[in-house]
Amino acid sequence: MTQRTVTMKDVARAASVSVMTVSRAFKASSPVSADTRDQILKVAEELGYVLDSTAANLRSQRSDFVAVTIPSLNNANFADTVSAMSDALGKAGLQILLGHTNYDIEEEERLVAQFLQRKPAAIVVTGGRHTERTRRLLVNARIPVVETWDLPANPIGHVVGFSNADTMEPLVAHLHKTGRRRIAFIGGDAAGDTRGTDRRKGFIRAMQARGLDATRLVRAGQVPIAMKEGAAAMIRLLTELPDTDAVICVSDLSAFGAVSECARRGISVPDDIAIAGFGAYEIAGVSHPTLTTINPHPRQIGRRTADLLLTILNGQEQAAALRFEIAPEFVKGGSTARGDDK
Amino acid sequence: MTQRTVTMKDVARAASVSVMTVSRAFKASSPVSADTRDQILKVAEELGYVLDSTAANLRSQRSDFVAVTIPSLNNANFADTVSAMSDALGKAGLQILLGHTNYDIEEEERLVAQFLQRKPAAIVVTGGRHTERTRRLLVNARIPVVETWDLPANPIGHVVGFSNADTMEPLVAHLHKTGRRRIAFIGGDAAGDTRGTDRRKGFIRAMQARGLDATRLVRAGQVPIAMKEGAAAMIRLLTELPDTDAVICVSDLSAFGAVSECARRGISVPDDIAIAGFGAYEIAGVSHPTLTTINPHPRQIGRRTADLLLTILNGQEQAAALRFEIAPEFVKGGSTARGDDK
DNA sequence: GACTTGTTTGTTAACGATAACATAGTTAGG
DNA sequence: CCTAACTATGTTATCGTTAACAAACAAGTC
Repeated sequence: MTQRTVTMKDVARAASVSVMTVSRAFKASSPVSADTRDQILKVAEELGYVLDSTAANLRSQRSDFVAVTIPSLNNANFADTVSAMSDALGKAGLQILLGHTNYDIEEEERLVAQFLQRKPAAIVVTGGRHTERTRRLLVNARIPVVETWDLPANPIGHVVGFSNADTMEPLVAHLHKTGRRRIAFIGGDAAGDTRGTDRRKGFIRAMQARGLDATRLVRAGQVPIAMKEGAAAMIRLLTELPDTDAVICVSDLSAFGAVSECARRGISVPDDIAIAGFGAYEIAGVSHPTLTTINPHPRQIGRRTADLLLTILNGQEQAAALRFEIAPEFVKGGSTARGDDK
Repeated sequence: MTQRTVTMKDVARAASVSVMTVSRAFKASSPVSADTRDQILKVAEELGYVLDSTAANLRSQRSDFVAVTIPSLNNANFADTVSAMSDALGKAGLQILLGHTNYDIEEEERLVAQFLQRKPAAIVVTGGRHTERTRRLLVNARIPVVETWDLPANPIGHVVGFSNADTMEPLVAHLHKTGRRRIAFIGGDAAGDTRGTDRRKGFIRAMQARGLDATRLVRAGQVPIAMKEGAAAMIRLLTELPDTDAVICVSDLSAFGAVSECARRGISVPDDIAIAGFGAYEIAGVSHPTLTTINPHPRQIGRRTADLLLTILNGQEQAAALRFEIAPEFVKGGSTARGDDK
């Protein structure tokens, strides 16, 4: 028994047609008579034939995948974006080539370089900060490029995102309106996490705009800042700045860690201290109290990106760079409530 | 300005060498003089040349990616497995082609069929339940196949996993030893979640082995069973079987939902009721109380799978089907503590 | 110096599919 | 009935790279 792979040639011979007819039989829109097609597909199935898309892509000079890089696989928000993108692109027969950068733009560069060798139909990256070489590679590739989860000042191509800094405004406004004045921020200092850093900047801006002290900034360590880091940061905050009456955390995960720590110490949230997060993670709605947070609508980002790409890839002309702003949503939870508003 | 893509031919001409020499210059282990290689790489960089791995793969009849299917992207455990696998395979120059099945074996079949068209070097699937066609496709592909997160009775190829049913034994033993007798199980009824179903079966077995009533089974609805479903199931349990003194949940997420619900109702965990989960998710260590759970070591599964594949792919002969059992670890948390053991 | 061995480069063909063009047969219109 | 228009299939060339073989040259051995 030979191990040689079955090719179209084998199918063609077995079905007594030309290779080209076999090729057509596998492509839905091609002109082949129904009888011939049925016969070919039957023979192919019997022989265990599997189309080689490598060869198909090479010859047709087009590929059916879209490269996507995200900072981390282990983040429900990015996973949601990819998942939504995958669902929409999958329906159009496109496959996602996914890679994670660990929040490292050097790693991103390596990934992008590797992905471009596959000649993807388009490429989607997270954020607007990249190495010079990454930018050059992306521009030279002459394929649609989308930056997501951010609104870069100097975009490479298309953009589907939101301003991370601006999302802090409604949070600070809400806390201010409910009488909080000594508001701290946890996180946003991790190397590589530009979106977290942007949120911290947005916090400072929103505080200063109200004449409030914006120096209660607590470091939360290395990315990814998770629940435990939030708890640890909360301990430091309670020790160093015990009169703090509200905290905004860089994400719901650290916010939940902070809430847990308070529970452990008998500090009441929100009576003694208000805590808000970011991301509208699952935990935000189940935590006790529920978390005040911002929902950046990750699935919508993925969906919009996919739609954008499908439009461009199906269209003839290379459209001008498009920019879609996704509106993040303020979500009021119990963790910042006041009085009978709880 | 022409849009034509730059090929090796262009680089060869510009560097005054043959195409083959350019090809060699890009492959680290090939015999090219240092001078020539430097010159070629410099010219290539100037021209913005990007190697076309589609053509390379076609000609060399080998590819550098590994196809992987998981039930859901949005599950930290599977994400960990993929992440660990990706890290290990990436170092060897292999890329992961990732797809999610939404816990649907028909969807898995579609994905596998699509993936095989790319001629991956190997394929990794989650679990041991597949459609007949999926099995046939995988066998015919004549590439290494690994089933993970399970110990299938009738494996297709290699296996890196553990017995989901057996993980319930230490949990039940622990609860029994600490005096719990009326133990319930939440979840494990979702269509497609074979691992959850196996855990429920394991629970029943472990209960019956001790002569305990194994009929306190609470449905938790559709997959993925998340925190909210756990809370909802807990409400039903407290209503229908109020004398229950312990609950094992199909995962930590539902367990946390159950714990939250108890907190909301002023029911003390673990004093009034003990709650255990599965998965050693991040929440298990931060929840208050911390959750008693089982750590299936997802990263280890990924790591072991990657090592296995690298050994096989580098080795000459097609090794016999290998089977690696990963030992899940019992993790004692506060949610099942008794007395001063807390 | 002839011979072996190793290093570096080149030539040719092929991987498996599809684009582009060509051709036989079929239907429709006047 | 003849031509135009369409349908179904075939032929040829090619996508960009690397395997396999070949050859030129340098270095070491006796």
